[in-house]
Amino acid sequence: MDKATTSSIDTISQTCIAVRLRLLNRVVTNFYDDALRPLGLKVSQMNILVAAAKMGTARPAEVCERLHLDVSTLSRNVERMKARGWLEVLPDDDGRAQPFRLTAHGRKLLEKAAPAWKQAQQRAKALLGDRIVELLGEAVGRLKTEGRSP
Amino acid sequence: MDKATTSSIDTISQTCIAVRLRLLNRVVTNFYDDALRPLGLKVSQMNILVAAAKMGTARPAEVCERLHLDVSTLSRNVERMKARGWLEVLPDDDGRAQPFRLTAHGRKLLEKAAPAWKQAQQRAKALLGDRIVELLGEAVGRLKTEGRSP
DNA sequence: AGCCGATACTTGCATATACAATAATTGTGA
DNA sequence: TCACAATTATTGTATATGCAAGTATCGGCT
Repeated sequence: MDKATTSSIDTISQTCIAVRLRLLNRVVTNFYDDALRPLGLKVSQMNILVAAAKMGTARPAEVCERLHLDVSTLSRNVERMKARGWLEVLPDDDGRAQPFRLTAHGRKLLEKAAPAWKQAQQRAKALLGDRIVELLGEAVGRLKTEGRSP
Repeated sequence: MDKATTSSIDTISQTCIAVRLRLLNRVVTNFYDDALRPLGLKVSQMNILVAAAKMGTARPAEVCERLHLDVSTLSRNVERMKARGWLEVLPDDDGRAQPFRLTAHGRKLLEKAAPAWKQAQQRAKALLGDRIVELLGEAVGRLKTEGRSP
């Protein structure tokens, strides 16, 4: 048997960060989606609603920078949530811009979602542990100023 | 202003594990996908190829249990990779089963992918830090025996 | 004014992902 | 053996996600 070849696959299998992170992402995303399902809300959408709530007037490019989301991804997410009446587009002097904000309906939804969120958050914390949550926060913080030098 | 309402949104915004985990998952997935792009391979696919390589004969349900993937997701991923000649389905006595394995072509691809993987892995490690990678591994380990008590 | 590069989104396309429903097969108990 | 539950995978539908290409607008420069 080819020892070198086998070991490169073994190495990936045993140490790949993407495998671990993506696996846990699937599991944890399901925690939140399960909890939020009765509200007709997905965690991906809740994330955007929360960002909009915090920003007041949200500009797509700015939201994407915060969440490290592709603008095209956000564009379609916003589209769906506009259709549901959770977000509304605001007028703007700049004809290119499509700033949006949470509607009253959207805010109500977020408030109603808080208990479900809490439940999922507890499950996630129990699985991951407090320390890892802290460290994830630090990594996100590290990201904010990275790769934006040109 | 309604203090209690605002603070529930603030709490989510500042502490939500899903936000952090999903954000980092997007960023890290892009590290790997960028590195693997010249090979026409995505990290999601590489994960499955590696699992298949390790298992020899891979049964879909078993792969899904390992990776915490929905069977329908795997089904279509395998379909694409069969079409590319990276995987092949094996005959089986049980008419329901569709066990598959890596083809020689698939194995070659994995070997060629190793340097790209290593590069992405280093970027990921630099962003996340060694400790977090360890802890992610522990969380995955914890998962294996969880939530399977019928 | 008029051209042109930069900016801000949107659209086309492919893949990833999951839930619900379906299909095919197996095993089991009467 | 036959009916029925259980197992294993696929198909229908919806959302998420990103890259490339397209559209519209803005701002400067001549």
